[in-house]
Amino acid sequence: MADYLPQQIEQKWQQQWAETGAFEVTEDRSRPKFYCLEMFAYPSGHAHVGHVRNYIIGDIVARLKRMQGFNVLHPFGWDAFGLPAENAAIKNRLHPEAWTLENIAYMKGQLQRLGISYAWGRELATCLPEYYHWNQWLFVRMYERGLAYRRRSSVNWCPSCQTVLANEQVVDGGCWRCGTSVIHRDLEQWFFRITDYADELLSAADGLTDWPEKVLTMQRNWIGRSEGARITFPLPAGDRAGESAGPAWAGAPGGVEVFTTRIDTIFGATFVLLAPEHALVERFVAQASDPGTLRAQLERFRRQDRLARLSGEVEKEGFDTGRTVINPFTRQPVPVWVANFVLGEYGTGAVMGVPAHDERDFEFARKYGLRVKAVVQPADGPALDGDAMAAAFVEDGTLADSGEFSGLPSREAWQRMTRHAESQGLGTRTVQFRLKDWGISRQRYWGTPIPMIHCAACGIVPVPDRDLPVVLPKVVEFSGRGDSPLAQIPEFVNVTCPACGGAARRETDTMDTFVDSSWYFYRFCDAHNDAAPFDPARVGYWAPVDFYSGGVEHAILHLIYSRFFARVFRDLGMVEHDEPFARLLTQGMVLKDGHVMSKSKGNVVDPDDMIRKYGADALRLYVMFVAPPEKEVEWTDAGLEGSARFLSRVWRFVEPLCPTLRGAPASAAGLDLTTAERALRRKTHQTIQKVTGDLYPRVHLNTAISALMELVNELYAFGEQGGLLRSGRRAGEGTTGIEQVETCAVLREACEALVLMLSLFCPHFCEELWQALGHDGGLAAARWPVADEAAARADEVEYAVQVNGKVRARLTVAADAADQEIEAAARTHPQVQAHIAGRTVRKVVIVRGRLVGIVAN
RNA sequence: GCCGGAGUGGCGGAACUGGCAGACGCGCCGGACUCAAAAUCCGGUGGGGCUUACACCCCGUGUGGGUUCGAUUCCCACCUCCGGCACCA
Repeated sequence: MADYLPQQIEQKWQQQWAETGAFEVTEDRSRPKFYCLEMFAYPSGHAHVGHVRNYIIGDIVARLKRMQGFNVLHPFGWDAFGLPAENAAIKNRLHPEAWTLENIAYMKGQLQRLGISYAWGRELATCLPEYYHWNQWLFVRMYERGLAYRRRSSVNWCPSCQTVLANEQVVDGGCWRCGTSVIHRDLEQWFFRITDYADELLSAADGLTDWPEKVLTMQRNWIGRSEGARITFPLPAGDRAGESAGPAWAGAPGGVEVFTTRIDTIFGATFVLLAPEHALVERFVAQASDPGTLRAQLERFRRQDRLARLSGEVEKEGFDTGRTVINPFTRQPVPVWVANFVLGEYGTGAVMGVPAHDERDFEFARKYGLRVKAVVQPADGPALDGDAMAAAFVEDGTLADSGEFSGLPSREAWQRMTRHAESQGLGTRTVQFRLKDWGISRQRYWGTPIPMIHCAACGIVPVPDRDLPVVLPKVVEFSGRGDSPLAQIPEFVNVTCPACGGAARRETDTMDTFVDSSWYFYRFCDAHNDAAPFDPARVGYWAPVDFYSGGVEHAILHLIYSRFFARVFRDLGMVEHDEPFARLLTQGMVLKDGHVMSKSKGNVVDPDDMIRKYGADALRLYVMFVAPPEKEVEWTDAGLEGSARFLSRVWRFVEPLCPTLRGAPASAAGLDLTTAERALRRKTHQTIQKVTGDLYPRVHLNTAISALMELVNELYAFGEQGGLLRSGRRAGEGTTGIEQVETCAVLREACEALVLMLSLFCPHFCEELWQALGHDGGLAAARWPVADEAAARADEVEYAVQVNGKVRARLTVAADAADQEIEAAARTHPQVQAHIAGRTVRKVVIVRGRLVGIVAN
């Protein structure tokens, strides 16, 4: 018997797969397609077992579908732009590209050593011009359609380093490098108009039936749809301050426009609150009787806002602008305050204060002694009196003190008052989203250059398609200073305007890396196209992705942006579907000592160490066996040893038998079998049924493995009984001591089914055994085993007999026994007799193949 | 606070549509093989009671109720943990 030497076997087969291009695919329309994808990787250095778990999950599905006759696209690539490369460059004086490409090379080796069946011919890296060319192309298309636009927006700025900081570089409100307090600066930046698709992204989420509920919920919350109305509170006659207040979004001239979802409470609106960023605030403060004090407060709020997010709750504070506006329903003047808790970027940046029916407004009113007026009365209990209330009443009720609407239930009042506002020109019904447009400008080097040119004469001009890609210059100084590294390269910045030919400046910001990852799954369908992002026909063949797996940390951004891009491509006429990912699986993390693996914690398990010690097959098997894919798992070396032990156990049984089994009939169907042989054959076919059912679409990989373990246990029991093992253990001579052709046939069926099914998890190990079993074409040519229904059917079945819900006996009857026979057998069983003696049997329930329930009293 | 998910042996987990709770593995205990150890193979392993024994009985899936012949599974209330969002008007 040959020893099981994983390292040799694995290297041999990996080499063979690479040489034959075993997992490359074409758009073969004669077969059904299956697109299996794992989220591509950020090339950060080395992958740990937590990362590779995801690739193994995908690999199991890809290998299964291949064996089931699907044409499977299973590609891999690199999300290669991003900040860490730049940080590493600053630290190590190594160019981001060199750092990135080195990491890619290493991690690709890791994946190959794990035997993941990727179509490497379609590999892509987003940092290469062949890829980001099409980011730029798409950006221009979006600009043409008004889906990309420019506006002022604030960025984090470190005054000491003189540089823009990404959100993740801001630690506790300070710069990650020097700790200096971060301030905010307004810059002109590019945005994608994802809000145009907010409604569709939300409603289509209902159709994503094969996505985890958790992810859908997170997306729904993120989009955050609220129905309400925008209502204008006009300035009193004679107060002209608002008229010159600027942007249209601030509302009709001469008023403050608020957004509310509770128009039914508007008679209780006793003040109006403006966000510190609101356009009217500057004007009101400037015109105040005491502008100095107010300005000081305002500045404090604006600074506070930054830190508020990090340091939790900030006390509600505000100040009176001294101005009033008119409540359009009561026609009474109400004071206008500035409040630190009102968000400038949501709604209109202004809200009506209804202290009696909103907790925040209540707290604010009590603090500053503002009037509390109850206008919704609860269905039961004493009537509310604004002055006496101890807390806001936020539920629905009946309107009171609300003019013609008094007496109406909240819901109805809401409808009537909204209609009233519209017909009287007081405001409009609106749907408000929490989702904001996607700001994609980054003042960074290592990203896709935004293909725009600023011309003094023509304004903003896109780079013409023929001049794309705008290549990222290689030479750049990494001082970590300045607002945008590309701005420091004159050869890059200074261009001629494509429209007028005059001198112009190139845009020096780069794109958010989430742009790269929002469409890479289409590029895999046509990875080397140099005339277009992809050929719609090819994407039409492969897309949508049938099975997509990755970390739940991408539940929101990546997975919403991708859904958005799918719709952009759809509206460009390039794809035909709405949703890019039909099925999503979010894999759980691998913990070590109760923590997420990280270099800084020093608890990283390196897959290469495990491969050296136990082999990639044992590692793959263990990681899939330890828990269902969605669950978090705790890494244990002992568990991995158990998997390695199982493989040895399989090897010791199957390998010595191979020479004998090669000559046996491929199927035992129709042969005259002993009881033991029939039992083994039954187990074989039951296992095929069980494993096939567990694998897809359920993806219960751990239970599929346990079924295979059961089959192996059964094989050992069979071998023990037939004296097979004793001779098998001495099988160096090549004989196994079995002559019966029936025995050989049954064993061959069992071993082959086992090897085929196990090959998803342990491909190298199984290739070796498959070859030893006499198959030349490799597993690539093998088909997934099909269960023989008749062979899997038991001829005897054990029934549990319950009397009044408690199991009192077990009985074995022929599988085809009639209900009456089973009932009779159950009733006459001595144990059952003992429990029904002296009672009357009221009812007998028979669950075929499982149980007899007797009700007696 | 809101939303989502989950609570099952010493541990990871299984039980698919309401039908024998604890499959499979880890760990532990015992046996075989061995001079011995490792490896391997076989057996045992939720708690309690009772018995010479075969057996049998009771309890048991976070807690308390409910529906049902029968509940880990469905319903109501609650507790705990994990994850997400968090002044979104």
